[in-house]
Amino acid sequence: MRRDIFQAIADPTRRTIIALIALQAMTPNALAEHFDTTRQAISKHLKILTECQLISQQQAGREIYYRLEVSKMKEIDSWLEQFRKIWEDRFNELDNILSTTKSDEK
Amino acid sequence: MRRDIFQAIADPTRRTIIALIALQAMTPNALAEHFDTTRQAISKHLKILTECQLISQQQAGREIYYRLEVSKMKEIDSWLEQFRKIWEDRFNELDNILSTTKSDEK
DNA sequence: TATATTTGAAACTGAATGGTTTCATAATTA
DNA sequence: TAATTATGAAACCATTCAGTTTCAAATATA
Repeated sequence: MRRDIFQAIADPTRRTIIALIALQAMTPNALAEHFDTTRQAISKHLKILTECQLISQQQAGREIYYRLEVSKMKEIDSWLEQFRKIWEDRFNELDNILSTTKSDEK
Repeated sequence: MRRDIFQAIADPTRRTIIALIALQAMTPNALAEHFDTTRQAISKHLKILTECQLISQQQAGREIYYRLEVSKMKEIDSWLEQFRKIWEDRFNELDNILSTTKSDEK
């Protein structure tokens, strides 16, 4: 049971759930209507998303509203940061990394 | 066999591979030295990364240099774009999404 | 209070995943 | 040419994963 954000967003259903509740908090039942799977399957996805803190819940009577933890989404953004440097700084000269690596001349 | 970028970066070994070749193109053997697994396991990861075009290869004699396809990495960035709007625009007023959703008044 | 509704948990299942060992191929090097 | 080196592919295995069906609990409604 790994269970980090990257594993969480690997599943397309979970990515859709994330996109849906990003717009507004939703209950499991309401979410399930957007999919072909059972409500229980959605419930399991919500559990996984909760475990890695990508979403949080708020009880309202017998309903539970799930909403996105935007701050956690930023962790993906942070991981991308290291590559953003590359695709910005080295964008033009990138194609010859291989040759410089191999010969190591300069 | 799904095989999209999100599934590709779900595995921690693959994320490390990506980080390594982001700095400089590398051969499977050179990469394998950074891990506790066999060279063949790394080879399989490289195959997956290649299939979703996150990396590309360039033959040099009997060696094969793998390098990161930075452009493909940007697709993750693009996906994050929709949430970036939220965490920038709605950052301060976000906490009451639930209540506005439920009553739908306003 | 009896019934509906909303939800999560448990047990099970088939498919996918990540790893290993073994083997084949192609390019160097002795 | 023979041996070594770099690599990918195939067969196999244990574990994880996403889904289902069934069940229990808690809240709301008649």
